[in-house]
Amino acid sequence: MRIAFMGTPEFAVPSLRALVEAGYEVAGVFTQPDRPAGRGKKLSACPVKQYAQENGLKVFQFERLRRPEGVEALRALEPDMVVTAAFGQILSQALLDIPRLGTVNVHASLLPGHRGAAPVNWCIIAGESVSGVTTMLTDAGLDTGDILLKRSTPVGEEETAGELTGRLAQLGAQLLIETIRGIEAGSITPVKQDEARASYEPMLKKETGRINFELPAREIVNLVRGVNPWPGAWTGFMGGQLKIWRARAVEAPRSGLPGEVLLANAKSGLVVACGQGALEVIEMQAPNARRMTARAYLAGKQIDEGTRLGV
RNA sequence: CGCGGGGUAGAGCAGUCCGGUAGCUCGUCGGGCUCAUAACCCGGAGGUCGUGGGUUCAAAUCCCACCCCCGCAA
Repeated sequence: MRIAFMGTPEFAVPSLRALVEAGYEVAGVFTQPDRPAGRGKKLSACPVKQYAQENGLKVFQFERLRRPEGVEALRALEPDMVVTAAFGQILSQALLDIPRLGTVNVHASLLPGHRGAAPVNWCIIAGESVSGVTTMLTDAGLDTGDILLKRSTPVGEEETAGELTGRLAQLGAQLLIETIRGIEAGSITPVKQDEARASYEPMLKKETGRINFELPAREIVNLVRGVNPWPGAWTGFMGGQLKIWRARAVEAPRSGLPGEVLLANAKSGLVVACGQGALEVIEMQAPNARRMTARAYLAGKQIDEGTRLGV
């Protein structure tokens, strides 16, 4: 079984590793091109590329794989199957036609819910208590292919998107191997997705993390969890962004306008009024600073009670 | 050469411009007070001021070099 693997971020690494360790022949690994990143904007390799290089796998990086050069490169590998996991590019029909056994995608949600590039984040933002992974036969649509296998997992009350993504990456890798074995054995019947129950959400933007204090505290907590570690939940503060990394919903000690600081001292912490209830900020990050607990911040700097955040 | 902030007690900060006794809040330890509390009062411990060099009677502070951390942007 010759497999061509396509993936880019951390989420895809366990799946690639599972293929290698299960003894499948990984003929080539496709990732997004290196991008300038970090301070000093050095070019840096994505996690999948790093893993591939450490394991002596052939790496391909096309700006647009669906262009003729990319299609030719894939065809030349003569893969029996293509496996994708958070690759970041949409595959054209020409690409999908190449592998004899089709293209299998590992998606971090229970399809048909949460199609799109950021399924884990939106699942948590929505406050759902169950998540999971799905393997599907990729078609020309966006996460619309027939479902092969699914596996669910409960979402922790305080679990962040980053944490859940890590768990789903492992779960996805297991499910991928099961799926391939099932395909080889002919024991899996692809099932069409129920379009009536499908949902799609966009990629996250910096702006997605902006906190609207008119919402109930509970929903804001879900946002804080759902955009951690990227882009992070934030609100306007002192001409910059106050990032909120960890928070919990509490009863408001008194009434106040949405975004109003109700309590702010090293003893009682930082509590902000919301549309419903109040938000206790546990861990935060002031403009230009490192992240720290709200109490630690307040031990050194003052925030006046009554200050309005996010205006 | 992408832009910028920072390294001072266990934590978070002030002090640096203008050199002269090491300071604040929190924590911690001991004592006191209270029916009680994240309360309050009193007292104590705890610091090679990132590293190396230079200037000076004297450097956290001025000069030079280096190390490390972080924000923006991607």
